[in-house]
Amino acid sequence: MATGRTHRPATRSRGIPEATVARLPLYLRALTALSERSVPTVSSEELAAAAGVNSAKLRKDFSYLGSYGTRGVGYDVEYLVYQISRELGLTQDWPVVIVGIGNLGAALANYGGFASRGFRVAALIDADPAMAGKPVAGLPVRHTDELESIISDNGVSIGVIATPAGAAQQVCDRLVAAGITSILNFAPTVLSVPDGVDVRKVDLSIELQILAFHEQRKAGEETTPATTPAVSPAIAPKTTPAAPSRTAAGAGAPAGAGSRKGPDGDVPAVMPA
Amino acid sequence: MATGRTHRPATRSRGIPEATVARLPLYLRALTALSERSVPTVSSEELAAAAGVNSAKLRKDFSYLGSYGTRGVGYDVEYLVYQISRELGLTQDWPVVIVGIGNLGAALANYGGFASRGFRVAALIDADPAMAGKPVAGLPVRHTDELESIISDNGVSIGVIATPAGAAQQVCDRLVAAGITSILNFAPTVLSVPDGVDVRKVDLSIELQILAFHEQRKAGEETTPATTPAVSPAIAPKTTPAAPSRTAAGAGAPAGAGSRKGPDGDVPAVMPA
DNA sequence: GTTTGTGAACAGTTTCACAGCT
DNA sequence: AGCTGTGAAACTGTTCACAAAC
Repeated sequence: MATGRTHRPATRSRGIPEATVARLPLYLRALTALSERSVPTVSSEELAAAAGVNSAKLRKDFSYLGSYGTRGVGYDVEYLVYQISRELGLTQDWPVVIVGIGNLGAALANYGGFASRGFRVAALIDADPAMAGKPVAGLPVRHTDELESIISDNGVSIGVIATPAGAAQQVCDRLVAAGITSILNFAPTVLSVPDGVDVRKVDLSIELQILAFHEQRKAGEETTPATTPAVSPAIAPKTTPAAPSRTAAGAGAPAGAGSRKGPDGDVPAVMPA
Repeated sequence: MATGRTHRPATRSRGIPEATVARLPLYLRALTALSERSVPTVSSEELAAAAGVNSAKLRKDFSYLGSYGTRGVGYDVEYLVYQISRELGLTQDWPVVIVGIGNLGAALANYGGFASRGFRVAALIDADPAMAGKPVAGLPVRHTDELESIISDNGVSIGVIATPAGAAQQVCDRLVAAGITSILNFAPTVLSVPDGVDVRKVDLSIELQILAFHEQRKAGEETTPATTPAVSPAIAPKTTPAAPSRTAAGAGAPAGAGSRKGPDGDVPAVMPA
């Protein structure tokens, strides 16, 4: 790993917080909708409601971009749309390649939101020779062999990975070697990339698991505040796994050390018993 | 409306930070892979590398769950898999409905990661009568009319919205009315839901826009630190900022008066340097 | 020796509340 | 009057570094 600049490039000057950057697209979408309805101006309150955030946060976010509002009036919609678009780099066109044209890749290729704002699908790439040439979303699928040439010929810097997990890192390496510096990863894997390459991931099962966590908690608290009667004991851990001798020790030592053990003594198996 | 209690319901029990919850699925995935290779124990260092985080963070995350490691040794893989699964609520089965069986919905239905861990697709629902009965991923598509009965009959509490943006809020309202309390939204819209309902969103174009932002910045800094016009580092809104009098949308936008960036009128066109 | 678990320092983010402009 | 822009406070999340446990 290049030890050089570890963290953010020291672009002190226009340091827009990451959290703010992540919300700009949201504001932009809300503003675009207003623009289409020919609404001339919005207050932070209205726009915040449309974007689903609170107005103080929105104002602070905008304050990082500059002073684009008018006190007593609000923000000029068209002007803000332009400023945010520019800030996000959407005033230029970004060619994008999608690698892995299975169900998901095809769905992404057909997704309208792609072309609409600043992005253009430059090519669809798949490793299956049988797919080569087949049209998907109006574009012929290209074979992986052409990956490098497609990227350099079109000056592509953003790649979308929609391959199975097993192929993702390999594809990623090739994309990076070919010059890609931003990757959107739909495969359920952790990608490792060199410094200077950005990766964002979209992961269905992670999202579901987060929802399940909160869902479980809801179910647990609405009835009994006590320990959840919990589920099928069928899944309990097998016979004392290779658990390092966690045996006797515990039971006898009452909170003496002050370190908290697991959850309020519910632990199945492996527990001192 | 319904502005009752805004903030979190006082989560009486143990408060696992949201950021930690979001990483648990990542750890779980890495641990599952180790488990399949019959690795008995891992150190925080190794596991952190596999999950793509730093080891201090991982240890702190685990410390919220309890003291499940052994100093000098590491963590027992099987045991941790079980503990995290339980914490996430994956020791029970969550039936899920997918609404909107277009390209994306079908891709999600076919996604293997769904069934694998704690989730089961209970039904696929679409508003198009022509779709009704057609099998997708081995399940017959049901018509929207049946939405309420499907949910209550199967005790579904998690719903996935993969409809066009225009239909999303309406579908959301019906899901919530039918008893759904967790929603994963793939439609590019802000959903409003009553208190107590969790929404997570997955949005392709937002992710791409965030990548574009960083990409643009990279392009700007790699050669000259001042590629961009006369970018004033800090906010220097000397001249009148966004002009209020901007009645006519479109061409007649003289105002602007570069508060900081320069030329431009405004207009949603592609015209940067 | 190794590695966990955690207080304490630090960094980033959100919210508050109000001064200042229109 | 209304609304933005922003310091300061409050909160959340991350990293450090080391004592305690094996």
